[in-house]
Amino acid sequence: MDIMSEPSINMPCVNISAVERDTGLSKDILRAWERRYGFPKPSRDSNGERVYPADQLEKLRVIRRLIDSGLRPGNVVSEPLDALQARMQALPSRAPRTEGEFTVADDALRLLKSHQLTALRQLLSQSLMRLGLQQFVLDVVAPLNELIGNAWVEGRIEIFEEHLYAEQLQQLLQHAIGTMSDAGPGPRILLTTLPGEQHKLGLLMAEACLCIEGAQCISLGVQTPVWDIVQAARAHRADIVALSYSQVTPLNVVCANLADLRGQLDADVELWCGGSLWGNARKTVPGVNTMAALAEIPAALETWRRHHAACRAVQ
Amino acid sequence: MDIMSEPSINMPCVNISAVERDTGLSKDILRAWERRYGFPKPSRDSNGERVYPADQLEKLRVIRRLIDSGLRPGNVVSEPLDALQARMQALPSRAPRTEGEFTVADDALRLLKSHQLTALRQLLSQSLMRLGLQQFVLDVVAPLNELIGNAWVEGRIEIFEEHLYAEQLQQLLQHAIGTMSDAGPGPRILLTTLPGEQHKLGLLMAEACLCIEGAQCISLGVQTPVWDIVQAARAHRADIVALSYSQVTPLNVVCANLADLRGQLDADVELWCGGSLWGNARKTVPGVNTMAALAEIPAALETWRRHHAACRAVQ
DNA sequence: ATCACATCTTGTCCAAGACAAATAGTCATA
DNA sequence: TATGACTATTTGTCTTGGACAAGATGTGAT
Repeated sequence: MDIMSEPSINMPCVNISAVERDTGLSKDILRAWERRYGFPKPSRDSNGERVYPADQLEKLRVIRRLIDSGLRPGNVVSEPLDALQARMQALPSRAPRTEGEFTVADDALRLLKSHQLTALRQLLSQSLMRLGLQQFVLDVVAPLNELIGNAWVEGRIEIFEEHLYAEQLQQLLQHAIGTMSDAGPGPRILLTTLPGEQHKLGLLMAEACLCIEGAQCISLGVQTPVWDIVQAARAHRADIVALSYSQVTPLNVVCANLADLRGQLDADVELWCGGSLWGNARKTVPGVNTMAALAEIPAALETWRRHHAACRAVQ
Repeated sequence: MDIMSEPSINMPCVNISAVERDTGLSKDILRAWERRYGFPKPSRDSNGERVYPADQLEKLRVIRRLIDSGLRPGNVVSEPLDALQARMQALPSRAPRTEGEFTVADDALRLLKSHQLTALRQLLSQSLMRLGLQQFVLDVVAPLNELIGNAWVEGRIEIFEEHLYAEQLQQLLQHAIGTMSDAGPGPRILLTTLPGEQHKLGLLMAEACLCIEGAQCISLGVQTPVWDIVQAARAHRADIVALSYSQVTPLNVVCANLADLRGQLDADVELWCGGSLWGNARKTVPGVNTMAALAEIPAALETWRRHHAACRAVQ
C-alpha cells in the first residue's frame, strides 16, 4: 500500500524537530550520528536544512529499540535495515509466551490489524469483566503492549493503529478506575509523567493497580513539569509521587530528571518510578523507588503501609 | 556542595538541560537570549559550561508566563524581576462575564483552586446529569475552559491545577461518550489533532456533540501525523476527518497543515476543523470546513446528510 | 480606517570542535 | 578461572557564532 524505495515521489518528509519528537533522539544526537556514522543522511531543503524521509525515520526507530536493548550505536547505526531487523528477531524476547494464556492479546492484535474496532472493544471489555481489573492489566494489557510495540518497530502495524489501540484501552481503563475511585484508606498518590513522556497507558495501568490496593490516586495526566509536580504534591498533601516512563526517553535523561525532582520534593514524600525501561537497568537513583513491573506494586504499597504505621506509632 | 563565587552561599544551581526541562525554554532560546538581551547570565563550571542559579530560573518562569500572555521577549527579558512582577499584576483580564448563567463554571473553578477534587468531580457529574451531554458541553465546559485559560495567563492558577481540571473533565466526557457510542446511522467521522496540538479536551467536546447527533466517531487521540491520518481514513472508510485546534498553534501553521492534509486525503472525504482560533480568522483553506464554535456542529451534520442522501439518489 | 510594503524581532537551524562519562579491551594477579 | 586495575575508545552533550525565515511592528498611501 505505501511507498517504495525511491525517495520522495510521495514520501512524507519531516524536519529535525519532528524526528526528535517521534524517535526521542535529540537533535544533537541526530547530527552527531550523521557526522560519525553517515546515517541518517537527510536531504536538504532550499535553505540547507535537514529533511528526513519516512524510511530513515522508520530505521531510526528500529535503531532506537536495538540500542535500548543493549547494543551500541557504532554497531548498528550504519548497518542496513534488513540486518537490523534480523537482529530484532534475534533479541531475547523477554516474554516467553508459549503458553495459552495470552491468547486474548493475540486476538486483540489481530482485530486491531483488521480494523474491527467494535469487536476489539468488546473483546477487551469482556476480558476485563472475566478476569477482573488487576489480572486484566497484568495478563492482557501488559503483554499486549509489548506485542504492539514490537509489531510497530517491525513495521507490521501503522502509527494510527497504535493510536487507536491506545485510545480504546485508555477509555476502558479510565472507566474501570472511575467506578471505584472513591474508596481507599491507603496513601495519597500523585500520578503523572514528566515532560517528554506522552504515553498515558502506562500511567493508567499503574493507577489501576494502585486503586485496587486501596490507594487514593490523583492523576495529573501526562507531561507535568518538575516544578508543578512539587507544587501539586504539596497542595494535595501526597504521600507518594508516582511517575511512569515508556522506553522512548533515554535512561540518562530519566535519571537526571528523577534526581532533580527528588531534590525538590519534600523529604517525607516518596518518589516511585515505574516502566519497562528499568528491566535491564543497572542504574538507580538514590531516594527513588524504581519498579520494572506492575506486579511489584502491591508489595511496595504493603511496605509503605507497614512503615507508615510504624512511624505513626512512634509519634 | 559545588557552589560558586558570587550569587549566594547555598543557592542550588543547575545546568542548561535542567533549565530547559523546568521552564520549557529550549537550549537554543536560552543561549540566544543570553547573547541578545544579556539574560540569563549563568556562571560557568570548570569546563566552561553554563550553570544557572535558582533565582535566574525563577525569573525565567515569570518571563515565560508573560510571553505566553502576549508580551515579547525583547521587552521583558532584560527587565528586573520586580518590574516583571508589576507587569504580571497589570495584565488585562480578557473575560467580561457579568451574566449569571455560568455559575456552575464559577463554582467549578473555585473548587479546583481549593483542591477539593472529589467535590469538583461531583459537581461536574451532577451538572452533566441535569443538563444532558449536549447542553453540558455547550453551557458549562466551553465557558469553564475559557475561564481556566484566562485564570492561567493571569497567574491565578498553576499548571498542575489546569492538568487536574482537564483530567477530570476528560474522564467525565469519555465516559459519557462511551455509554452511547455504538448507535448511529450518521457519517463515519475520524477525530484527531495534528502533531503539536496536545489538547484533548476540545476533541472530546466535539466528539460528544457529534455522537449525540448520531455520527459514528472514531477517535485517534491527539497528535496524529498527516500521513497516518490519511491511512486511517482509508482503513476505516471515514466520511469525514475532523480536527481540533486550541489557540496555541499559530494560524499559518494550522493552515499549512490543513492544506497539506487536504491534498493527501481522498477527494470524497470531507475535512472539518474546529477550534476557537477560527473565531476571528479571515483566512480559510479551500476544501476545509472550519467551525468557530461547537454549536455549528449539528447544522453541519445535517448539511452533510442532506447532501449525501442526494448523491446516493443520483447514483 | 484599511491595506500594502519595509523593517525589526525572534525562534530555530547549522557546522565543527571539545570534553567527560560510560563502555570495552588488555593485562596482571589471586 | 575469576577479579581487579588500567588504558583506549565510544558516545552524548555542550560550546560558539553565524544565518535565515516567519511573525510582529511600524509607515505611508489609498
